[in-house]
Amino acid sequence: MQRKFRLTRSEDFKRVRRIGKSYAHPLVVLVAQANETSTQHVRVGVAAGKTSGTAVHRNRAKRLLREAMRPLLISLASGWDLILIARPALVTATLADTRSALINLLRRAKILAADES
RNA sequence: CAGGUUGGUCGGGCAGUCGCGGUCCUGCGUUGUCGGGAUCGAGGAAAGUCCGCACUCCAAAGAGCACGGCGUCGGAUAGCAACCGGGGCGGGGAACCGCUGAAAGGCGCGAACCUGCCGGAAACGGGCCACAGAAAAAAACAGCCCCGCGAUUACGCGGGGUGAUGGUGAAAAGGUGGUGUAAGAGACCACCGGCGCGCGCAGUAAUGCGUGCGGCCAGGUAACCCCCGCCGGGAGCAAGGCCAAGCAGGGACGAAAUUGUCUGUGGACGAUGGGAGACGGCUCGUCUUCGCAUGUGCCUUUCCCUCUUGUGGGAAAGGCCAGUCCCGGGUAGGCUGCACCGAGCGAUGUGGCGACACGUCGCCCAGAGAGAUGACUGCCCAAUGGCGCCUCGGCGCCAUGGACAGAAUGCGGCUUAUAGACCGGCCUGAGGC
RNA sequence: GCGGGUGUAGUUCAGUGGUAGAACGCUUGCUUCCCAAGCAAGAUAUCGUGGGUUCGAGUCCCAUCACCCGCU
Repeated sequence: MQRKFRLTRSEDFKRVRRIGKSYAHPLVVLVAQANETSTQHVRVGVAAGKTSGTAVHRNRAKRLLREAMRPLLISLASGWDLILIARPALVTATLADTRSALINLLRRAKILAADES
């Protein structure tokens, strides 16, 4: 995932966590906030807390989320800031599991159109 | 060959597709969070942070006191108490062997090797040693012996000697045998053990071996205090430096209001209601916060409309939110420190038992800041499970599927976690030549 | 990256090197028609783990593990 699609600044994280809406799944939690003013494309942040395990497991969870999100970026509605938070079960999940979980969440948030794959 | 023990090396490989980060080069009517190319991209522990350094700031980084640490010998190092090699005193340690036993087993001896400690200190500075015991450090309960008195004796009373015997205890003033004596005792003698002072030999030294002399005075504890010597100033890259903007704060000048009291206004506080948020699965509830400032704002006055005298709405005018200048943080942000010509890395040679040192050749070798090194596919190599074959420890087929773990200023040591693979060293026992 | 602290009964905590304690909780009994309260009795500990010093260690020394708090 290229860096221009990434949510990096600490204040952005704070803003999205404060006023964004959250959607839960056993593997991932999605927090979304419409932010059409700053940039036109979607920005995604990824987080994994200490409940996910040691540094190896946290890094793996974040890599999985980024890799699963990468091909979905083109089909997303623009102007959204998203945060993906890993849950402990994600450590044992595969890439396909993670991707279907993300599609489910994004449809519920009405960021991904239902008819697209 | 079997068993024990110990050290080192590696810790998946190859190919393809997609993707991520750094550096260098490069392209542009588009100068970008742009495109293209080349190249590099986790570990033996990157981990724990138990030690030691470099580096940076604190005024000077020096001295003294306090406090803390260390303390056998030699070596290594930029440095370290912690690394290497030895020494001493303990602890553990298989087989064989010995004793015991019907056997199982138990006890002893005990290799390689592993492991704790080490100044004064031979506890002649202080403290402590529960319970038991007479007594826990120069002690005397029972007992033994002598003397005197009473008594036929048994024994009792008083004075003295003694530390062999008894019981207690973790520990009772070297051990065994003899001489000696009223009874006894290192009081004396022989041997053994320990200690001190010499001498000879070996060793750089600690120390070891041998030998001579001395006097038996010497309970345990210093991983209790103490004394002596040596070392240590404190904080840490989230250290620290620079930059732009703004704010908190500070200072100076100016304007307005004369000052006090009351009233009013402004302002402050509280209560109620409302909005937002947190806790929560939800409701109740509890808690926190909010009076919003060029505006659809707030206040005053006047006028108009509505209406329940309240009130609500609208318009106009005036006022308020806001005097000027200078200094100026911390945090957040950006750049740097910071990706390094270095206690550097790789190969190799020499010296050393080793820690390590000295050469030669080659190389420049990860560097983020929500934090790059990943995903998928195929084949192979180990591993595990199942089935089959046979020459019995190998082969074939199928399935599963990869230990611990992720750099964050850098380096040295230690510790902890770790599927498995490979290569050695030493010791003991058995067999063969 | 640092600094500090804790680990003892089910829970919260005491504990001079010398028999491991308190409160609450738990169990049983008494009391009551029943419950609560009350009264009486009782049980419950690998002192985080592993070594060492000592006659003797929860306490002293060393190593190690887990957890908590704080700084910026």
